[in-house]
Amino acid sequence: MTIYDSVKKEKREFIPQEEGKATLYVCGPTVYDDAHLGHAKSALVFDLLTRVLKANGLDVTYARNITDIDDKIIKKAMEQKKDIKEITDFYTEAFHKEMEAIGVARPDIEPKATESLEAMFELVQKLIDSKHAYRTADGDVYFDTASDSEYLTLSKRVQEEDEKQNRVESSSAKKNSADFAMWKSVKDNSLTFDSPFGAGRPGWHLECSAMIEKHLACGSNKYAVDIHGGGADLLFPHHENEAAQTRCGTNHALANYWMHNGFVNIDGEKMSKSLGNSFFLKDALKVYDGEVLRFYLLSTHYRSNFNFNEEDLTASKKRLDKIYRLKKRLFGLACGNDSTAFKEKLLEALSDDMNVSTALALIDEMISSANETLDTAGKHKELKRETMANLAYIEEVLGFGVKNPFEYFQFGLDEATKAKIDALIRQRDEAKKVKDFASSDKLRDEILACGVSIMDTPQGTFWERV
RNA sequence: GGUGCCAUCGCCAAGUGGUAAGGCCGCAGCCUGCAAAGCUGCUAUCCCCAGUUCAAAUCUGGGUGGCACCUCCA
Repeated sequence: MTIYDSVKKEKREFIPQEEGKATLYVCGPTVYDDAHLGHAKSALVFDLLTRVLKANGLDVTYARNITDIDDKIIKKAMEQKKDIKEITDFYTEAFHKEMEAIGVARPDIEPKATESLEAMFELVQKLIDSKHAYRTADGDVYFDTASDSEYLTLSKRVQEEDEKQNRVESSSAKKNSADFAMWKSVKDNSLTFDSPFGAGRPGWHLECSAMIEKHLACGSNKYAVDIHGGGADLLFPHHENEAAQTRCGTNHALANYWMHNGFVNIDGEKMSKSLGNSFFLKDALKVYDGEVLRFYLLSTHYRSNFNFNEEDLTASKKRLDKIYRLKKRLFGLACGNDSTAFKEKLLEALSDDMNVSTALALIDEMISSANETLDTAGKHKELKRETMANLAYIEEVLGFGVKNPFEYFQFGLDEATKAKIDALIRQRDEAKKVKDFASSDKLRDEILACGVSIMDTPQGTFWERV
């Protein structure tokens, strides 16, 4: 399998540190607001990655954190006069629910900042002891970027020469302007945690390094994890700083491979809280089946920027529909487990830095070919078995087509409407039997008005939500 | 201003040296009572200029046009 390493800026063959195993850490959400399409994209990308790694026979340990200590959470809690935990629990649960709706499996480990404070203290202490961090008179602890000769090698940034003269001397006692806080002392009455460095809150980057150390790192390895991932914006400063903390505070580097997914834009504009154009997952899920969203968000290569628009989403839905129609055609047949050339090629495409486009092309070709054979030789047993095996593999590796095909096509319709449609279809069938086509066509118009399309087949009349 | 990424059919999107995958849309046909679904066929020389090469969408240089990061952000 090859992975594009966004630090080395090249595709590299993936070789895990421990044979047969792979460790993966991804920066998860800060739980103070609803997840938007960008969060979905990132979760989806790394969900796919774990599936592909597993399909390649690797024993994967996947960790994705929940940041539940953060200024934005505190701000929201104060505004709404709620307890911090009430806020974080609410959004954590919402996040889990929405991720499930788009077929994202729960990571093996989901550490929370509030449950990882000891690990953070430990790392800070080590860095202070080794002179890579220093305490200020205010009680803050900063990472000393000048003490790390490899600082900025991750994001390949150049230290700005004129920064010092341009910057107004701030009140903080930082040695270098690039130094970042690991522990912030807090004097007011807001949320604080007791620590060996006084009451306060951890800096943003600290938790990831600490959690990785606590849950995934193995002392003798050269890297704490095989792969570290996150959104493209995290490379700097977040990942740069995480890497510095781990490098200087432990005897290993943070990650061997770095993966960063591209952004989701809306109508060509970056989606962000400050622009107020966030598209929340929960709202999208009201209108579209979660799997349609999954398919759409995954249909473009993970590193490219993704421009969300409803037209393309519709095109994705039509493509997913084809998988489900084939499933419908073969409904009820035993699920084969044959090894096929198709499965091999599919995995090969996905193992090439997750080339989903090529994988989808293979799927479309497989579907066409299966339908063609089914059209001409309906009793072809072997083909049916093989096709079932292929469809099962698509479910496993890509998470497409996992639902009951009939239910899939009923998305968003209430029971009353479904009953009405069924009744109309029965009436139409009666009219068709006596060749009263004027009536049957009129009934069809009524059915279409319910927002569905119908299709007559040898097995009866089926309908689908348009 | 600094750093980096990208530019392929109307739209989405693979392909990174050997002669342009796939999907949507459109057109024609088969099937159908008519449809729908399914199937078949048709539709691009890869932003511009120059260079390297037997050979370039793919490499190099220049240009133009997008975008991202440098501050919280997936």
